[in-house]
Amino acid sequence: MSATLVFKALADPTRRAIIDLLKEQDMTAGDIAEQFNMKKPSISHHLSTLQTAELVLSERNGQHIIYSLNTTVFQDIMMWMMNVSGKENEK
Amino acid sequence: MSATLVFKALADPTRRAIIDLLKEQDMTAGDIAEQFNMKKPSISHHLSTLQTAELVLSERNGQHIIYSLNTTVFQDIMMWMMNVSGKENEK
DNA sequence: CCTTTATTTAGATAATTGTCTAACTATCTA
DNA sequence: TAGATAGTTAGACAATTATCTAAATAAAGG
Repeated sequence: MSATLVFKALADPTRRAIIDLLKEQDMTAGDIAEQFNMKKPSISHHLSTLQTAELVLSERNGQHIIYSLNTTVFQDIMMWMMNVSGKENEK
Repeated sequence: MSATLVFKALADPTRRAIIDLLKEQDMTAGDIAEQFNMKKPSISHHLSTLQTAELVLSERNGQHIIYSLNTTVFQDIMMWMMNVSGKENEK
């Protein structure tokens, strides 16, 4: 897990909105794109960024590609966060 | 708290290293800069980014400016993370 | 096969970012 | 008040990023 890639991925509001959608249910690239006022290639690029950061997973189903959250990485980042705010409390 | 500013701030390895230092103890800008193979203005810029994201606080003490962590924002981000990995578990 | 639908890849462009050097501001002390 | 020390601000430049349009790939159905 690369913290830099993960935080870069999370630093964009559109990508966080995609994550918010995927929290509710797995979705196809097309269905995700429909939710945004942005061209499909741009959403595809955001999905690729999320995937490189290992925040989402994808699986092809016929013509569709279905995206889902990979919660493992969220947990890893939370650990890092907890370590930061934990150490501080030791002061 | 702006999630975009916070994640952008965390997306840089130097800034995360600064946070790691500040976990251990509050430090002056100069002492922080000494730890990196980078000119002072660059570190100053990174500190400014961290401060804009409200991840660190600063206080002048004579000639020195002392930086410290602001753990409140870390907690806020953790909440957001927990919400993501929590919802997923409801599937 | 040919067409349609779903999605990605390529290439262009404007905006943002990280780093540097040079110059500035603030504080202390002799 | 002049000089030294601590730190920031300004301006430049190369690298990265977010978006777009156009073209390419993949799968399904006639």
